[in-house]
Amino acid sequence: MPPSTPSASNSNRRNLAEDITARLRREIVSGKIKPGTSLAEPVLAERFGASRAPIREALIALERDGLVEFNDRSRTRVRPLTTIDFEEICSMRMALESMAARIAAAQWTAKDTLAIEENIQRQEGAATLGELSHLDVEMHEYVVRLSGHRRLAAAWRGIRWQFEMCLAYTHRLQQKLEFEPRRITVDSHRRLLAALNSGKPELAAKTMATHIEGSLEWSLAQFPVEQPVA
Amino acid sequence: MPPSTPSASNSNRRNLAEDITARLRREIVSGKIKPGTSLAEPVLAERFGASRAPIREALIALERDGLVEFNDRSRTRVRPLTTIDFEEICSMRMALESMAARIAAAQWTAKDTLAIEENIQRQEGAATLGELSHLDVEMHEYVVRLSGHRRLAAAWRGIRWQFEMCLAYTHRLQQKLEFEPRRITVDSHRRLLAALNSGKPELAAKTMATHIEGSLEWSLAQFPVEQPVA
DNA sequence: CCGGTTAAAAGTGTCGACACTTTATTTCTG
DNA sequence: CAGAAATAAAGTGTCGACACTTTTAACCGG
Repeated sequence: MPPSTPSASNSNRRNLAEDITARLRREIVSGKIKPGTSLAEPVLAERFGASRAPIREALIALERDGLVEFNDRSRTRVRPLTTIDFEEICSMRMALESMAARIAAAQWTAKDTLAIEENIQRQEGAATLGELSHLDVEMHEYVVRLSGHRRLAAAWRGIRWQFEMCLAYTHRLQQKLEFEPRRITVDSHRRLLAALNSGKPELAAKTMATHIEGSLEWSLAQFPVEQPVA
Repeated sequence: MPPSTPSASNSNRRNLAEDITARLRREIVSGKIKPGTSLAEPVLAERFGASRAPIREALIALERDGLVEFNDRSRTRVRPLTTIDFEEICSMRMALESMAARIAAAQWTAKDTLAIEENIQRQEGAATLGELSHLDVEMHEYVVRLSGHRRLAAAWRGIRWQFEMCLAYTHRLQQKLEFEPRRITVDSHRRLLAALNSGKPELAAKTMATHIEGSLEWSLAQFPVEQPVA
């Protein structure tokens, strides 16, 4: 019973496991699969028309992303994120990305300024909050990558999707892209770019930390008190 | 053909994969399996008297620990660590652990002082460099754990074994426990404890960073220029 | 109608098998 | 004897099966 793939497109990567990982990740991050939902291997196997082996690998990968968790008896469920989790994620971002900014600023070139400038311009034209956030994350990823610090990048990847999951959640609460958020985001990014391009690593680090803290304040305000979703 | 287990003790965890992970990890960290060594699933499977399934999981776990790496064709080999890797590891430790120290200091109690005090005393009685390092790592882990920051702890775990691998490597170069290293380590740890207990989070963070930087300088000196081992 | 007992269902851990790909070896051929 | 082609060996990706454990559901006596 080969690929029945009841869902989306079937990208022909030569790795079923990675493919499934990506698909499940999308659904979890977007909230299509709700936090707390249990993910049983045989069920997923049938759903994806695959055997349990690649499913198992996908679940392990998702656990690594912090999107699912295993209980004592190895049962898997989508990890519910609380306000505390959100704060943890943001504080990690501050630590990791300000470090990345410090390193990146020390080797910043005109090419990098161009790339970020272009990203910011697209931010100004973003139609939805989701689009804006996507560009936001993309820009931060750029800095992390530029740092060339593999372990830093690895740690960052370890929280990246959790962060996007939080974003998607807040977006569901406030769907429409108001004037305010975009203005604030874009301004903050311009300041950040200036700092990265200033040739002053410490300033870049500091500015990055402030930038992230700012977005935290804003998002945290519309976060529920405890479990976002059961 | 059940457990022939040609190696060490057979701890009866209820999870073969974890068991194999732990055993392989020990051998890699200690240098018994040299960097660059290729790790083929069927070979390991036979060696551990297991099927490929748990072996595969173990390799994935070790990749997560940064101890092995997969190439484009999914072949696995023990990750060779260079001086650059060592620097990356140390800079990550500085970032993560100074953050952990800041958080831990804010909630430090007499109980914690006691625990660390006891650890330091054991350091003074350490007979070998390996023993001293083990206590060292244990102490740092304590701080990370006390921080209660799960993502910070996760990131720390992501470099922990790589660090121990570096340590084991330098120890092979300088086997005997000189007077100097111990005195320096212990003194530095006492200063660190004082900072953690000072009620000043910023001081604790700073002291932690300095402490780690100090040990880096010392270790780096006896690191080879490039690939520690092929 | 409830708590407890038993039976069915669902789930995980591990195994061995097979197809296909990559790597190593052997065998030709000029 | 070198180099290319053919062949063998080794390795990974995925599958389906089975044993054992945990959950869930059914059943029963009070």
